[in-house]
Amino acid sequence: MSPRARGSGPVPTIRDVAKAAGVSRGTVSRVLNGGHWVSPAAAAAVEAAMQQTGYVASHSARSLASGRSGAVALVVTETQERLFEDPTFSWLVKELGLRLRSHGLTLFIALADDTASRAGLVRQLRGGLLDGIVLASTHGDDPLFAELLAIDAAAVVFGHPLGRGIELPYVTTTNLTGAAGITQHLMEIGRRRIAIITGPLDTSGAQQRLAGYRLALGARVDEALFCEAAEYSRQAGRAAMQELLGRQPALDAVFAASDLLADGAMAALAARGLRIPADVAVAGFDDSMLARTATPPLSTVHTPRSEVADALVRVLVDRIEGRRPAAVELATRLELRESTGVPSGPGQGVPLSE
Amino acid sequence: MSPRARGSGPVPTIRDVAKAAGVSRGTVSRVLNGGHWVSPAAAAAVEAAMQQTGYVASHSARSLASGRSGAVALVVTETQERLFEDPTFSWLVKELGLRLRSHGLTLFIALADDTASRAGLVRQLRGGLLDGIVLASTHGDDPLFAELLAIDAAAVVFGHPLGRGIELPYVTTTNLTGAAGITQHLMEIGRRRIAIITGPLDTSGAQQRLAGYRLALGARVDEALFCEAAEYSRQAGRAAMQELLGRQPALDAVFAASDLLADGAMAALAARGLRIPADVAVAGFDDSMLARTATPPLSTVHTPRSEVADALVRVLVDRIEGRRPAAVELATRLELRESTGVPSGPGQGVPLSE
DNA sequence: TAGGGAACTGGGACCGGTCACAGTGTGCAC
DNA sequence: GTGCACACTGTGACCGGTCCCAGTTCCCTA
Repeated sequence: MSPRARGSGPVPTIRDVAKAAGVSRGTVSRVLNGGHWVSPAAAAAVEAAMQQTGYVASHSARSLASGRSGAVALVVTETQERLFEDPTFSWLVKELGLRLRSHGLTLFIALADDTASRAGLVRQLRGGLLDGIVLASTHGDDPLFAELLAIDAAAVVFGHPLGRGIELPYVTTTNLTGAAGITQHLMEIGRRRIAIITGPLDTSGAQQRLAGYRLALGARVDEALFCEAAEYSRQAGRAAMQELLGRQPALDAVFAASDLLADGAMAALAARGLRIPADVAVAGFDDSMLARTATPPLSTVHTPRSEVADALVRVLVDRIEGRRPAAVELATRLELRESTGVPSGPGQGVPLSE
Repeated sequence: MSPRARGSGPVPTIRDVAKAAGVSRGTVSRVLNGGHWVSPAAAAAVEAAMQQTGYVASHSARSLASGRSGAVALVVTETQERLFEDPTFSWLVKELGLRLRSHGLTLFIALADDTASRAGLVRQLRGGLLDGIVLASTHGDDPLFAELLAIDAAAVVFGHPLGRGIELPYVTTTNLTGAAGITQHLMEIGRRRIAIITGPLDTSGAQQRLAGYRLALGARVDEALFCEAAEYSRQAGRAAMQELLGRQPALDAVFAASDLLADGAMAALAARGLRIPADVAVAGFDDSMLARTATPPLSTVHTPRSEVADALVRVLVDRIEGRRPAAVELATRLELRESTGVPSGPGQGVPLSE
């Protein structure tokens, strides 16, 4: 039995609406798709008939005829644990969902953390269940990249992809500049032993943030002050901070490659009885909600969320409609707060240009 | 241009495969759907032809003809912040995804935190984009319940629904018994001033856990030891604990209605310099990952995740196939750890029956 | 050897839309 | 008064599958 056929009798089709309105299927279809070249009288009759019959267009029929499904997925190529801890996904889902809806697209979230689900994703793209996908949090040269390229799928990558992924359009932020800027800031407030907690170095975001840190420090880089977190999680940040404190108890600042890592680091510092920022200044990256609610509020690199979402949607829609948009890089800026000794205010932050 | 038509030329259809294999469309369709009543020779020819042409069935065509889409959504009727902090969703996504795939169903996650997205959901169900939905974290008498009932949608609720939702099939756990059990345990280890941090009381889970606590304490309930958290979040747990400590500094135990709330409560206790469990014993609910990694490990009420996922999928599939399954209630059990003074071990916990 | 059922195959109808095209009617310019 | 552009409408083909039914083959049994 068809799910559509359950419940209150047979489901009305476009023919029923046409009959009730006294027009043809074509006219109903035109009303459905914007109402161009339809007389006001006919449009009104159709609207009334749709109301009266409780008509809802069949998704599959429309999709079959038009070649569009109207559904896109935010694909997380990562275990669900990561998904559910990282605040990045939180705003991404919200902002993308909102914008896509205004394009008549529905956003779903799909996990692709194993081979079976990746294969399923490719099948859904090829089979037309999904019109396109946004890839978030890719690692290294993900084999999914090659598959997506092979079928010329409408895909956009959030963040600078590595390996073959670079051939897909992507939207990223000035990670290197931002990291250099905040490291510079730590130097300017007089810190001398500035440690770094990087994200997993098989992501280009983590690589670039590390490069920015190195760039700012120049010859003053000390390998004892470097620690790679296993993943972007609070837990990993705490562990990394403990590791760093064990190696160099006299460090006076730490730059964590994400606010979540910084939050974990702050927990480790607090557990040792170290004061922030008096003993150790802490800086993060992303300017997520977390940075504002942390105690003390976290100095961080602001990423332009709204612009990122705009760009992702624009690029994705371009791809779905057959165009070939270029990759986008958006500027970050410093957002200084109390964790580096700057009193929190409603300030606009310091813009960073390339 | 159809998304399916982009890239490597025209997309092969079932007719192309049939021609290449030298059989009819019907035979190819039969192979596609399990291969019953197909000769081994024909099946092999079709398989080869599919391989050779790179055939992938059109989702919409199949869906239109069969009346099934093969897609279901986990619907979160809540803001995305909640989704991304609560570990409950984490395992739910994982376990449901796995089980649904073996039924040939794809799981997506959909947020329904505003009117527009709820309306969209109903349209997707009626339009056949989705075959069914799992509702998680519903509050009060959600208006979505009535809409789903009106269209007789294949929906299953995770947790005991309130209001009209009760007419939908649901899968829940013995919240009341579990809460009573863990409160009883706190009494048995000699605690006299046992506080509670409840979840938002417009959810039946929170109501039942509070009722269990009241049941166990009987006449000894002290309203000064009661505090409702605004939401199931670490932050809210911390705030509630601070509130409780302000009202009754001499409290010697706290039962939080979820592990996440308990985690926040532990942070607040630690910030006050109170020892766990020496000064204050802490108990949670859910037995999420968090309970194991907390310091100290958290005594909690174990919910049978695997059985819950099994039941949700069974009920949902029943509904999709037109049956009318009954609601399910699964038993919880105590999982005692160091936060109530019990040394952590690999023990099986204490089963709780109704 | 005829009859009958099981295993397998092909083809037409159908799912419910969209789209291109062929009208129809009206008003305005020449 | 004819021509023509413009606004609108109806119709049939088509999207790519599934499903049902009729037909064929083959084997087994009476």
